[in-house]
Amino acid sequence: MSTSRPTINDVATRAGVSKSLVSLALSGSTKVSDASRQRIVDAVAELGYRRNAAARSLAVRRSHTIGVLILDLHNPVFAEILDGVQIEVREHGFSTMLISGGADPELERAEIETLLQFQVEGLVLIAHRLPASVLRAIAADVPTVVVTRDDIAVPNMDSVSNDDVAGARLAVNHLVELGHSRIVHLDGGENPVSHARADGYRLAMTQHGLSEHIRVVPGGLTDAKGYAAACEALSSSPTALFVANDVAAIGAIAAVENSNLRVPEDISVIGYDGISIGGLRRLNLTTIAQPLADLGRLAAQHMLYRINNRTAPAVRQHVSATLVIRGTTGRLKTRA
Amino acid sequence: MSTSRPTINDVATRAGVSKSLVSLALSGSTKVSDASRQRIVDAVAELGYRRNAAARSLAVRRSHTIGVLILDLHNPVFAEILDGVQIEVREHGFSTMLISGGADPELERAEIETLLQFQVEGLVLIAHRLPASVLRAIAADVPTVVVTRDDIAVPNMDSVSNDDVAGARLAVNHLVELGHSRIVHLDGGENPVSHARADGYRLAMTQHGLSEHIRVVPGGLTDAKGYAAACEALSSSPTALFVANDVAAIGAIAAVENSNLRVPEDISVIGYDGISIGGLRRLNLTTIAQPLADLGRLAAQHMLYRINNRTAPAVRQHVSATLVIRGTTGRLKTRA
DNA sequence: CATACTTGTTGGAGCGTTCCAACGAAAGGT
DNA sequence: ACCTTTCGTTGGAACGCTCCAACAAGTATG
Repeated sequence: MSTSRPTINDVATRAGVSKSLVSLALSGSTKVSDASRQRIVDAVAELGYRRNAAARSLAVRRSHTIGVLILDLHNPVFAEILDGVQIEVREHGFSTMLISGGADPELERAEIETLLQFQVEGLVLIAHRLPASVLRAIAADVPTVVVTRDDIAVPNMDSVSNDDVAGARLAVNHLVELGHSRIVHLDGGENPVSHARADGYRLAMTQHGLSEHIRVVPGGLTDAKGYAAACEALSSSPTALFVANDVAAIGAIAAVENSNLRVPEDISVIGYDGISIGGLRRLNLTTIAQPLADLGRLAAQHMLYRINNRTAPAVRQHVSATLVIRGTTGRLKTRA
Repeated sequence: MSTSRPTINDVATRAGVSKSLVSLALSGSTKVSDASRQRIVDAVAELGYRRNAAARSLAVRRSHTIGVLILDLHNPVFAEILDGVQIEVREHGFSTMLISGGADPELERAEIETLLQFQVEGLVLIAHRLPASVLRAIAADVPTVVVTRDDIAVPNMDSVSNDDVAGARLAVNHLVELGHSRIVHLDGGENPVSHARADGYRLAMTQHGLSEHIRVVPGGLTDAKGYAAACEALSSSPTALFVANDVAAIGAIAAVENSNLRVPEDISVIGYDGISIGGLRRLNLTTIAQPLADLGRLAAQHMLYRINNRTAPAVRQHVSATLVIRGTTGRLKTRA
């Protein structure tokens, strides 16, 4: 008794009532007399009693917890999405259990398994690298929603993402309006999101009658890859670069400046994502901003809805990204 | 049966053994015959059985989960510390339950309460804003370790932090070696960490015989505050700025450049923390880097040790930060 | 050949909750 | 006076698991 935690029984004896009444009082039932309630509250305080969530979840067969898998905590994009998720689920009385994928996709699966053992009532996957088969199995088990990807259609699984094709077109439109036509795209490598952005670029270029200027340089989603891709792109003397994401765009700017060209005077650069550091004065990056927190909030909403409607048809929601004009794009100067 | 999850009993009947044997097999006991084990493994697969962590934790009275409170997920410093924590605890078979503080310190407390209800076996507080009294109560209840702060001494509570005074001296030493003497410190506002860094600055300046050049400009830990503080600092035409953290340093650089001065040619700037974005080529920030992942790993180690040694004396560990020289500091040029 | 130990297995108790059926007491209706 | 409600309260079963004592059946020991 002295060493281990007090239980509901200890509270009951101390308050001179039954454990059932304590349980009732704890869950805020109205059918408890004021006198009893007061005695219970006192006993709780005196003993430092705390409900055991494991026992509770066993008894009610609900964990009031949702699991969140986040691909990479370092990527500020994901942190901001997570924010939205947390706010939304908290409002509905849920806790979150968070795991971050790390390098190994196989580990990602194991971690999800842990989450499921904890009987999470829903799963939010903020990006992921799971094959369709695994996704299908998971979604069949527990309400699941995927954020930032919508390439794998699974019954009973919702997705929330921005429309990357439309976003890319926004970027190209902006550059065209500034007078650019030699617009090169530094792509983000082999992943569905990057493919969609590249497609949007090609589409927009074609629509503006610039199809002969279409040039996609293979890149990646990191600073270093953006730098390398930009170095290569410069060979065809573009006047503007549309880069697959913000981090790579920052790398690209460094490459441009290293070649003694100025941004945006000589070359305009626009990124994609809208990560908060893009707003740092030193970077001041023009970008296509995803409404990150909204993405998270919406995802959580879908999941919460699905908890009560397990068989609801799959929702694939797209939210639109917006152009954020900062300092790295400018009007084309006719080179003398 | 059809709708709800299979239990250990379902597996037992299916495999034609007792639930006890299933339990044994699941926990990898050697006292299970190969024949039985195989049947159990098959039954598990066929039924899609998954251990119920809540029931398990209730029975063994251990949750194998540790709670992590992270002040602010957006701050890359904390994300990197978290990484270290995760790696370490995972190796020891623990899961983590993560909560992020958000704006309201009161909410922080409530979230910790949730964590405790889940019977977490330990708590890692990655920065926090809790008063000593609360800290004391928590640490008395559950093994707790604080990262990046060591200003509040509580029995049975460990802390791991970098020595901010020493780190600040490293920064000043570096600048002095480059020939600077008009070194201004942009501080980080009213918090223990920033105070320590300012103290270190003053100490080092004095030791170099530069006490008459000591100047501390009130700032903060954000881009905007760094910018503002730098603007003010420029009035005394310094040759170098030592800024309280990296994010503010990036803001300071923007301010310097806006005044048509170049970094590092006209003014050197050094930050503190070693966040990964400081390494972006476009920023290329010289800084005092805390070994962030190590901080997390060590914290987890102390906590894991304390789980088995509840009354171990409090450890207050300091790890040393290191100077990372990049492109924002340079040798003083004697202005012509 | 009895005794002891080993190996594989089992039922039951217990972990801390919630929830249900059931209760006595007080109150209301006729 | 009786029956019916309502109110506050209660014990016990259940949730899914682990662990302990116990037990057959086989193996080794003296």
